[in-house]
Amino acid sequence: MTTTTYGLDVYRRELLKGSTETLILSLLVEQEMYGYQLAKEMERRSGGYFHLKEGTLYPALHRLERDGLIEGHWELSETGQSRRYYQVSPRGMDRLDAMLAEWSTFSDAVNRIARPVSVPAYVA
Amino acid sequence: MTTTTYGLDVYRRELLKGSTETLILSLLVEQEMYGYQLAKEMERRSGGYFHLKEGTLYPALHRLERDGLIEGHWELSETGQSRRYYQVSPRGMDRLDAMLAEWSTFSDAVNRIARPVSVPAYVA
DNA sequence: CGTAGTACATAGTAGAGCCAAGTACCTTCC
DNA sequence: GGAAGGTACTTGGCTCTACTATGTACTACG
Repeated sequence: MTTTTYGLDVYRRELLKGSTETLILSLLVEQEMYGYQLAKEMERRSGGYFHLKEGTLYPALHRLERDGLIEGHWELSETGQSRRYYQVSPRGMDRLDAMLAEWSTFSDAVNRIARPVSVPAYVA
Repeated sequence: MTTTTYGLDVYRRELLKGSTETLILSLLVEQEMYGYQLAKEMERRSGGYFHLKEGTLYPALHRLERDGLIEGHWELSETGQSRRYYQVSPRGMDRLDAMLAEWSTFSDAVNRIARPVSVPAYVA
């Protein structure tokens, strides 16, 4: 039915573009993780806001590994499931720093233009 | 040459996806403007950070008008140049509100995960 | 009259997120 | 023991958006 919603879902999707890799790197810096775990963790941390789909998550991990920003290795869980664990490479660290700086600048620039009437919005 | 830069330009481009329309609507809410003027204003306000290319700007305006979020009309400047002025429609207003709310949520969610060591980043 | 600035348009490309479907393993429940 | 559902990863094809590049057209400057 979508009364006013119309394209907001598309909007969110587009917003996510470019941030996914930053988010993944950020989580992997804290601890080595495998894909599925990473998705769950991201969902948990964002209060359910981010729900990475497989078609987004795994290709992103492949890209990051292809570019040498993360390194993966297979491990077999006790249950017998194969999992590919990833960790951030030194190069990935540098890249993450750059991306976070860029995110900061970008975010500030957006707020400078599209300043909502509202306040900081982050409530502890 | 690009030592570490590698894909940061792509990163910025992807970040911009989804925000362009919000930025455009935000500026048009303040005052009626034509495309070229809008691009200049956005560049000025962002301290040169945002530099909308024609291939981004005009298609975006066309989309917004097609979707009924903005309304345009031609005017002839004293110099004899045709300019298409745009203003935000009521529907566009609603949409902008929704987009700003979404941006806020998104921005918070990103910061909650990819929180740099740094501070709020927005200095008055 | 060529160059630069203003002002708009659009065809084509690249890249990212997503849908959908598939593989494969495990546990739980009837 | 077979169905269902959760875990875990893969991939082909689609859509959408930003950008490149090019073109049009008018004005102003030298």
